[in-house]
Amino acid sequence: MPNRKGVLLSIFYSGEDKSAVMKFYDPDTGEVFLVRDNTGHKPYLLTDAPPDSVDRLLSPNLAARLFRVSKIRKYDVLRDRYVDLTKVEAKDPLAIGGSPRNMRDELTKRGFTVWEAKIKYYDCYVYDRDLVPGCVYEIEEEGNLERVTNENELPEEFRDLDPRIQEILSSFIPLFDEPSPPMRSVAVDIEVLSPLDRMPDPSKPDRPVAAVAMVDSEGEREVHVLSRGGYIPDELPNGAKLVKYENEGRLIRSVLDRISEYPLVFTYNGDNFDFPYLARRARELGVSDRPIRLERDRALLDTGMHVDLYKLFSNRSIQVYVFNNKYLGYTLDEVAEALLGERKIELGTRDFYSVEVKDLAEYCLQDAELTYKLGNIGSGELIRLLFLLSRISKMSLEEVSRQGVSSWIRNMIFFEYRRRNWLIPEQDEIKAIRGERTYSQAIIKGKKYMGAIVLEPEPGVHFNVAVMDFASLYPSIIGRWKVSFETINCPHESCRSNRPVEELPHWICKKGLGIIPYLIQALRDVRVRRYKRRAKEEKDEKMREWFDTVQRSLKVFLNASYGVFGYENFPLYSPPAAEMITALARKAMLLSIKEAKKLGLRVIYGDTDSLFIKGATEREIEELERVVESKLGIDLELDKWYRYVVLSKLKKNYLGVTKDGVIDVKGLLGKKRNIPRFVKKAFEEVLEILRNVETPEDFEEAKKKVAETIKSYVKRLESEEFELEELAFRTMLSKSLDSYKKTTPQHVKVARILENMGKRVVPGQVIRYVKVKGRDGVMPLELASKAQIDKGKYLEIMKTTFEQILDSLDMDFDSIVRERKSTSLEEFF
DNA sequence: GCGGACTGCTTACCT
DNA sequence: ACAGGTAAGCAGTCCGCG
Repeated sequence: MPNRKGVLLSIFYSGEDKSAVMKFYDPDTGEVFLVRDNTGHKPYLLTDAPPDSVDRLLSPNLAARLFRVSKIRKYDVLRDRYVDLTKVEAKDPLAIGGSPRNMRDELTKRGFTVWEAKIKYYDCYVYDRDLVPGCVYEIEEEGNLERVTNENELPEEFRDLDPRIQEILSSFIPLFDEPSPPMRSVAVDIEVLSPLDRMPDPSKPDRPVAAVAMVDSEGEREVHVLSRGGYIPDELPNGAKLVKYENEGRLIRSVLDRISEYPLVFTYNGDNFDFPYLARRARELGVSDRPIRLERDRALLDTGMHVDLYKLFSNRSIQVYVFNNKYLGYTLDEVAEALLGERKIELGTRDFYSVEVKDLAEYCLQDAELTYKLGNIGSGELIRLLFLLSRISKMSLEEVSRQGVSSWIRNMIFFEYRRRNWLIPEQDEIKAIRGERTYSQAIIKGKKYMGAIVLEPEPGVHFNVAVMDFASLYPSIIGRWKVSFETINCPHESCRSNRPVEELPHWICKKGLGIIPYLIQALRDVRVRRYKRRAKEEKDEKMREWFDTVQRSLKVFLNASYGVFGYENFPLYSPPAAEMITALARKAMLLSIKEAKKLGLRVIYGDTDSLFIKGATEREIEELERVVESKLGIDLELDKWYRYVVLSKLKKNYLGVTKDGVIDVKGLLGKKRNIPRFVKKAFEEVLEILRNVETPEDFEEAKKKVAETIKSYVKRLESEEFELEELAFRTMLSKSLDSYKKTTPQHVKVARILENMGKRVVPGQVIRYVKVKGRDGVMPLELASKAQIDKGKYLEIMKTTFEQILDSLDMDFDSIVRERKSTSLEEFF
């Protein structure tokens, strides 16, 4: 058999084989195949217990699971020296740290230090074999692997950089240049026959699976249904195929066979519902559950890759940086409405017994279709993104789609440590050796250290405003001052004087310790100098999209690179490093303000890394750029030029119109997604008027129009010319109902009413409610009528919303409304 | 018993 | 479960009030 080519999708430990197994996808044949480890790699931990004592130190059961004990030399960055340690290999991964009694705990209890024992075995395997998930490999018959890459030397443009950065870039650029392979995909959704009063429980699958819908990338749509007597057509009205079964076991088996044909399978909550239900139900009915592999909180497929979109869309980094915060809740309905503009059509009841088979099939298909569309959104952008996150983090696609950004960063760093034979430090050790105390006082109660500076805005309308900012300020600081857990409070006496922030006692290593500052700098350089450019200039559309995804995925890592140091559960947690980074940012900000003032420039606002400068010339801006660069060594650059900006007295609240008429709205109430659409629409009309203002003189006319608009909406409110839906507040329920213990916010009150009505209420769901007259003041949207609406309350809401901009325009909501009243009175008489 | 000043909780936003 | 800072609206508490 010739060598096989395959894209590495994931790695897992197989209990049957007692070894690591790699899952590959062959882009030529579309097949997924498994390759067993052929190197004899074993799970292990490192310890300072002497090699010859290990088997005596362990209980007999564990000693029997030892595979090998050997000596190993590692570089210890916390102490900046080489250390000789004992490598303890086990026959199975659970012996290391997963079993109730395990080697990690027993050695620790005997007073020894243990390293690298909390790393999952499949991650450990990836590091040691230098594998990059998401990349193409050639697999020899004997199971040897070779990465297929058009390995070029480092492009010219990076030859001027620090050699350490060049080294990192040489390994990263091939991962970014090569696009991800096309993949056939399918979306799956199931419905379970359950009565009205009970949600089906996947841990007790006692109700039959009534329908399974599948929608695939070839345009196939089919619903597999269980007959319950009565006529079932062969097709749904929309053309989807109906496959009928008399026997549920056969239905499930044939569905699982169909699923096995796809390398990529999307579900919405398939980890915790669809697949556990199918698998357990299959077993209960005495049929095989292959290819489903159930784990504690995920469901994998041996024959392909399962992406649970619920987990992916609940990921804050994905929500914020990939989808620009467009959706509020995490239910399929909410996400689909926000991203696709499509809402689910609900059945009249959740009592599926009373629903006709064909209607249930249609309902099920609808979910599968939405899931399919979400999985393939933006001509496959999500899939491209997963491949890139996987290649950057060295995490398998299945992991990357289920974990947060701190795990991605952790894995990226651990991989680099192993590659260089550096010891991965334990969190306790970092705290003990480099300190965990912080010395700055947070402004927000309960926070650990001080963050960014936000300048007091100068309220009013300002014409000709330049916005300057430090591009990726925190990553730049990490790179420029080399701040990381590795360099902060290093063991060298001679570095103690290197204290770039006088107010903090921490010092930074001068001897070039560490990897992370170089890694972050490398990712930043390559994003700015290569992929941002290519995302614009590349001729081929497909490649341009690819480079844009590269650029965006790098941004996700960069944006979180500082935050993880301040995150308690991050294994490389370092509050001193985090505090040093924000302190340097404040310093950079203050110095820039000082320099701007020296040049006679007027700073009217600024937040964290930006300065709003009024009435400057291009020459002055360039001068400021030059001065700041020379004094700080980081770049302050012109971001955009506003024709005018409306500032209120509130921080993080403003409105700006750029020279080419693009309007930016930040923080204003009218922009928040939870306010009623009615108010939002009024606000947007006002924005449209303001967008067309070019000169101070235009404002007179614009103000009149603004007043008219507001008046018309107030009138509509009073005469009840609105749909109830337009008055609904939409607030996300962020946790389960019973965990609201201290207070009962209004949306929780409404959610409890809904639950008592037998409706399903889950975290991540958006609760829609209106404000009504009477004791409780709120009511679920679907229960209220126009007569109950508290119009006074809505007028109040319009007032606070508009006053945020009216104040700065020297206008007053109350007088606009009064004006309206008097005219209507005149009309009346 | 009731309202005003206050604090704390929750959500949504900005960087 | 990346961080801290800002704002709004409401729930709950305390205090004064013959």
